[in-house]
Amino acid sequence: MARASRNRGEWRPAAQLPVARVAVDVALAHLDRPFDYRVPEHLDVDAVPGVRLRVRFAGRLVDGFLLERVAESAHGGRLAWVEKVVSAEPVLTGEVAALCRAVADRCAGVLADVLRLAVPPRHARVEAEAVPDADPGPAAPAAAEPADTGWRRYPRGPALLDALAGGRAAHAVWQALPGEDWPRRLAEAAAATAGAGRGALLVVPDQRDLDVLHAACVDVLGKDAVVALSAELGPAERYRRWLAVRRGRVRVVVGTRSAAFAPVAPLGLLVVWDDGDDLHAEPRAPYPQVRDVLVLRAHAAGAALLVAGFARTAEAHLLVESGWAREVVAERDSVRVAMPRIAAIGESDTDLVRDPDARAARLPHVAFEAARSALTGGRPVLVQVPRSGYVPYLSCGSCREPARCRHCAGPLGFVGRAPESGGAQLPHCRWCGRADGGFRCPACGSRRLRAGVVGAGRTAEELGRAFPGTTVRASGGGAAVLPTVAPRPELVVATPGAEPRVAGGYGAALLLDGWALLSRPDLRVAEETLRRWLGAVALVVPHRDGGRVVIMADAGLPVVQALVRWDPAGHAASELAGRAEVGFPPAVRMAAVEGGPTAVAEVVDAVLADLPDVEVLGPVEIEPDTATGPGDGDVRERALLRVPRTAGRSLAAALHAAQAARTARKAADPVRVRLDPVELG
DNA sequence: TCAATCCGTATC
DNA sequence: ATACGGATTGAC
Repeated sequence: MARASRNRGEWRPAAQLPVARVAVDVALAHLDRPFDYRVPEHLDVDAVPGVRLRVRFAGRLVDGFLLERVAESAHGGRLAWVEKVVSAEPVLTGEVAALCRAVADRCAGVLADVLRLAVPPRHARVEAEAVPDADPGPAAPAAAEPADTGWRRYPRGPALLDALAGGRAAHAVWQALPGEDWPRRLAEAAAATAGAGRGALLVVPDQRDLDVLHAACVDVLGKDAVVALSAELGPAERYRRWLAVRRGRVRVVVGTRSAAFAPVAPLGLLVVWDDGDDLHAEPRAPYPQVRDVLVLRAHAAGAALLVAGFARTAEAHLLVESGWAREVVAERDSVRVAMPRIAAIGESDTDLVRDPDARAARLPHVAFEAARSALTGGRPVLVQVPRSGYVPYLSCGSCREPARCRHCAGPLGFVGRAPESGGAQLPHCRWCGRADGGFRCPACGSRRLRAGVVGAGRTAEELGRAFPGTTVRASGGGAAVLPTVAPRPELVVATPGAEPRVAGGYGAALLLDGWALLSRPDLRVAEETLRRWLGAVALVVPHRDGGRVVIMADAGLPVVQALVRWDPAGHAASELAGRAEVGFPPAVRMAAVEGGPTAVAEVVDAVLADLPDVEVLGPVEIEPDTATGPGDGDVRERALLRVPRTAGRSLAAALHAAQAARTARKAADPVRVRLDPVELG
């Protein structure tokens, strides 16, 4: 390599492909495109696609990634020099660069933001480390013979594994049976992929799931064939493992959210487990969701995709309904055999006659019985309670159906202060902002409203009194999350998502306060509640082994029916139909535009000028953004923009253009744009 | 008529 | 941030 001249005036351009196309690390919409720089001779060798570099941009030195080397630039003006190649490690592969661009386009965001999510910060010492030559071996340890695996319990399971073993890009939506050893199944799928000489990338919501999945993969594939990526690692270890993937030393990657961008190559299989979990939604701009990222990635890279879980989201169901993915589900008979017995107890049930011993614990007799018999049988009992601290909500004062706006089906609430002073305030829709004084429950016709709060704090204490002499453990909801508990006759009180695993399974589960879960002001409540219930029920032993579940919710509710019949697919179908009816994602494409009133109006107007057919809901006042600093009592608003799914790309493009117009003239107050937002407060 | 200065805009 | 181009101003 030529030496750098001390004198920049003597720098000469590289002989071959002297122009570098660079993605600069500047998160402004109007600068969201590559910029061309001249590669000096002395950087010719290191300046390969994917390396980090430093360039002068608008007078400042900024970081960037080299996207490609080309012969000439279309830029009219003079090109500046590439100042420095930060390291010769090509960290941004072409496939990941294209993925990041696609994600930015889909989310109406900028490439620089997505690149920050995708490529971990450099750690120079780790990069320089000599790597112990742990050769990954020829292909994979020929582990799982597809026919021998638990995938046989699903009629299309073996075909799926065959496709993976044959290197074909199958797209599947899998609903695991109750009690399924899903980490093992996913490890088998990864092994089949590795056997075809391809890589697999499996993404789970949290560290607990990651630990069990990693263990299963190590068991099936061997310790050196799989690596776990998560935010919990320190920067050095995180970069070390990530580099091992980039350098092709490991081809099976398990990880949490940001691992969706891991540079696995050649890419054979992408998996997202429990895609309804909000942890799969990135909280940083441009707010991509793991499932969406993997769908884009599978599409572009020609990889297989598996969207998996006990539950099925409306989004996953849409993949099935549109014909893009095949469903992998068990026959009814297999489901029946695998399930515990489930009883639903509504508050109106006459069965609510409470056991004297259980009164303090809000336990109907049936629940008390189920728990006692499991304990007698020597197994632990899982008690699922809602997390505390849900936002106040309004529901029907008589049947407790969530109160919804008659215009857009958004949740009704009181704007600003709580209605402690009485009936002076009118409920308003929290999405479209319309006041609704004439509430009438569509389910039961009542005109009464009630405000609810969920409290779950004392449940463990109360249960202790109801079952004297029995140990009560708590997991989540203030207490530390327990990854596992011993298979002993104890009560385990857990919030959704914090249920400890137990060898052999729980003897019973009690799902408390179902009505409270179902009253949350969110269009996804039914789906989310079912997802939590299925997750708990899946941990209980089958009926034939005495497994029982008692759920405190009205058996007449469709979502309770879906649980009792273990029918996540059917529920997802009606969920999707319901979203089509009220016009919400994924049946339509929607964008939430949030910020100061004038800023929001500007963006909305710009989009409307571009796409006159966009439907606008609101704007409506929302809670001040806690992220942008405390104290400033600025008013924040949110407008929702809605288009048919086919217009999703144009909507995102119009939003990007509207943002570009604002950033170009340095508009002060930022506008937050989220596509198909999961949460609408 | 030309240079100094201001302002808006692009940023390679 | 800074650099540039075009418009504007003021002195000769």
